[in-house]
Amino acid sequence: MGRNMKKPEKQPAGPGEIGWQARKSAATRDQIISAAIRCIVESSYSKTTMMKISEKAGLSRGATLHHFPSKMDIIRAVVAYLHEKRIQAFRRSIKDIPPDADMAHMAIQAYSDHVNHPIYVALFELSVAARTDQELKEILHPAQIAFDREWYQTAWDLFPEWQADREAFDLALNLSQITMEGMAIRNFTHARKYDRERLLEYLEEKIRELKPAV
Amino acid sequence: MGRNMKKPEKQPAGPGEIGWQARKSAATRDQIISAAIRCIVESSYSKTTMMKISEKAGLSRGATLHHFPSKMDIIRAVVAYLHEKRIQAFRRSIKDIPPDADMAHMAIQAYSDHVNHPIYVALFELSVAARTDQELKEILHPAQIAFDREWYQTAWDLFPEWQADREAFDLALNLSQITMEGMAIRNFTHARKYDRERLLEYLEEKIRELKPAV
DNA sequence: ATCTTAACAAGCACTCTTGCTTGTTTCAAA
DNA sequence: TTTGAAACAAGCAAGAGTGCTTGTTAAGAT
Repeated sequence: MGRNMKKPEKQPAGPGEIGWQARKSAATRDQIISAAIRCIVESSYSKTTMMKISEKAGLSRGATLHHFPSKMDIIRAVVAYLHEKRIQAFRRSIKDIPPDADMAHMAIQAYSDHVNHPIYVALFELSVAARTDQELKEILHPAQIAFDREWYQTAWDLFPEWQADREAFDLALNLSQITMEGMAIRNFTHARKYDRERLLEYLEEKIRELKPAV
Repeated sequence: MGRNMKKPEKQPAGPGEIGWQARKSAATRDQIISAAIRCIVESSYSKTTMMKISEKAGLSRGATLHHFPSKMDIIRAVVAYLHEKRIQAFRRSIKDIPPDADMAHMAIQAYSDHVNHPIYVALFELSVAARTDQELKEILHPAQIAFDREWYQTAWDLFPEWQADREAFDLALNLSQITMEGMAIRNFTHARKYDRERLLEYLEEKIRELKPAV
């Protein structure tokens, strides 16, 4: 996950240099990452500056720069953090589905919750910025690929009754993802209101229709 | 549309001050607007600077500043221009539909073309930036509302056979819009590929199913 | 022919952002 | 207790962006 050096979290460490005020350091790093995400959500990626991040984290710019030598290093950590949280949240919401539940409903509910969470807003901001920012794209791409793969594989494993028809499965998955992403994006970019519940309801119905007969 | 003063385009004008090198002026303004749009599409809204716009338009920064006192004035003109073009393109694509055509197919094709056009990319960039930019939001909002209204009304008039069931009409419209916007946005932000044709095909089928029986 | 006005060019001042460097405090290890 | 490394603070230089001001050219009006 995020911080990739230090942080042994056990005994005060041996002779070398591990395990000191690393606890505080790790906490500070988390504060910075969290502040950066809040900045991105509130002010957009491009308007996120080291000063604003530092302010939100309650630090000086110098301190922030001490932990992350450059702005891109913060972004790198942010992407890693968001990716981790995203996967966690996804797995949790999947695990919470009772075995006798309405699968289509639960899955859609889970993804719908997901795309309306700040984590998704931040990732969306980054995705859009990455369209014209090669460096950011190279940071973000792997995480996106990994999440998509995870999503696909987990859904495949979770809904064995769909395994009879991979085409239908792919279609249902794509339809759900794209519709819900489209809805989410409307929420925070567009003006026009629409009947969200009605659309979700309809989507559920269609997913059930696509489901292979057992 | 865009330029709202000058441009009589007829006789050299009377005594006052109208109708001079206004032709050249209007042309230059268009160049600037066009350059700004290219900038937004290629470099994103936030990285669009007056210098880059001027370079692309083949002018000095001073010249650009002469025509548009501030950057926001350019953006205002850009929004007006894009809105106009969008409406035009929309009306044209609607008008080109032969009366005996497969309506669902044509309408979806039209919107699909639309959301993959650079005009839409630019508007999307602006929409995303407007999420955290109050001033831009106030410029963009009216145009978005107007386009949505136009879209809704035109579709309503164009497909009288749907008028029997407004709920189905709304649902079909929302479903189409959101799905295709979601697809378009995937195209220029996301990594993962999906079967676009298959999804469009499916969407068409569903629209036909929603259509009230005549 | 002259005068006026707009089109365009170029330079300046101000601000913001980044990343580097220097200085101070804190805390664990010796 | 001393020492050294890390946490943090603060200042500085360089670059970029905006908008204003001054200066030059060209073309229409008189």
